[in-house]
Amino acid sequence: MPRSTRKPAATPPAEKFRRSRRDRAAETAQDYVEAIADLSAALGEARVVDLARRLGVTHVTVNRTLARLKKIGFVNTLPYRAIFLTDAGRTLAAECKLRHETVTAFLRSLGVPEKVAELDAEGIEHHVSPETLVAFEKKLKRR
Amino acid sequence: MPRSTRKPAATPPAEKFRRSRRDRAAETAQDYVEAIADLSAALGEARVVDLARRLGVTHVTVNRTLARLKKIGFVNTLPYRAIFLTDAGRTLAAECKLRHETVTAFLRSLGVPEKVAELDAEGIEHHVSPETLVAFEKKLKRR
DNA sequence: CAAAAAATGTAGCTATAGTTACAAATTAAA
DNA sequence: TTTAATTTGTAACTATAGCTACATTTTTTG
Repeated sequence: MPRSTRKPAATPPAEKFRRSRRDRAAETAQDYVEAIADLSAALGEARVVDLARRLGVTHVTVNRTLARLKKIGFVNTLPYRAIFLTDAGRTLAAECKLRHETVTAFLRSLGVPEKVAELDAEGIEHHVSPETLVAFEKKLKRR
Repeated sequence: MPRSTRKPAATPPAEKFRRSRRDRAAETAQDYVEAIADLSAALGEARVVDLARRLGVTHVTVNRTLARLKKIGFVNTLPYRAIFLTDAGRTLAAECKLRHETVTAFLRSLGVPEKVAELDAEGIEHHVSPETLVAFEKKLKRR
């Protein structure tokens, strides 16, 4: 088809894709701080090996990601020492945990099997806006 | 804390993180085939510039991603020509479109504003398992 | 306390996805 | 039909996130 014959492209819904992509960078950070918070609560401290096991990656990947998180200001690390969250990291972890639990509970309330709800929530939670989260919460209360 | 004193790490929930990550590779593919299908329907053909506009990236990124999709067998391309979906690509696009619409409709049914539902769906849809999708559909019917 | 084991760190590779800058081809217009 | 505009392609860079292989440090154990 000759280009001149074509209708002009519709208004591009590019923004939503941009957001979706932008989110990706933050997802890893969220998974990490949440894991660090959990491990700290459960074991008293979070270590590279534990994180690696939990996240299903090698300790090398954990190491490099921690370097990034440190740069962004979410964690404090010292060579060969345990990993600690900064205040910002703790705040983020708490937010994530709450959201994660809400999403999981909501899915379960729809009849989604426990295990599947857990799996899906892990992916979904990162894309749930505050508005949608509130909608989930409302729905959960009204039962 | 000495390492020996620590409780052994709990059973690692690594699988869900692995899946969440694995999904990422497929997300882009899905966004692209969906966009190509839409543009083909609306304009008669999908072109690099249109895709770039729609997805909010440069034409260079589109180009490289198309090369990957071609290798995987979702699209056919010829230099300086429009982009076409293979049968596999069309099938994937149809699946994605259906799922996207279900997710969007479901969010709207919860009272999430149209615009937000659109935005959230774009991220969420990629993480909705068949089971959860069925749960969404059921909920939609029962109103 | 010395040796072995475990944990952590570093070097260097891959893949994906984004970018700008520039080149080549196609389409549209003068 | 030649020129200008648009589109497409390529080169070369960045960032994130995964990996294996190997080095170093710390911890445990004999």
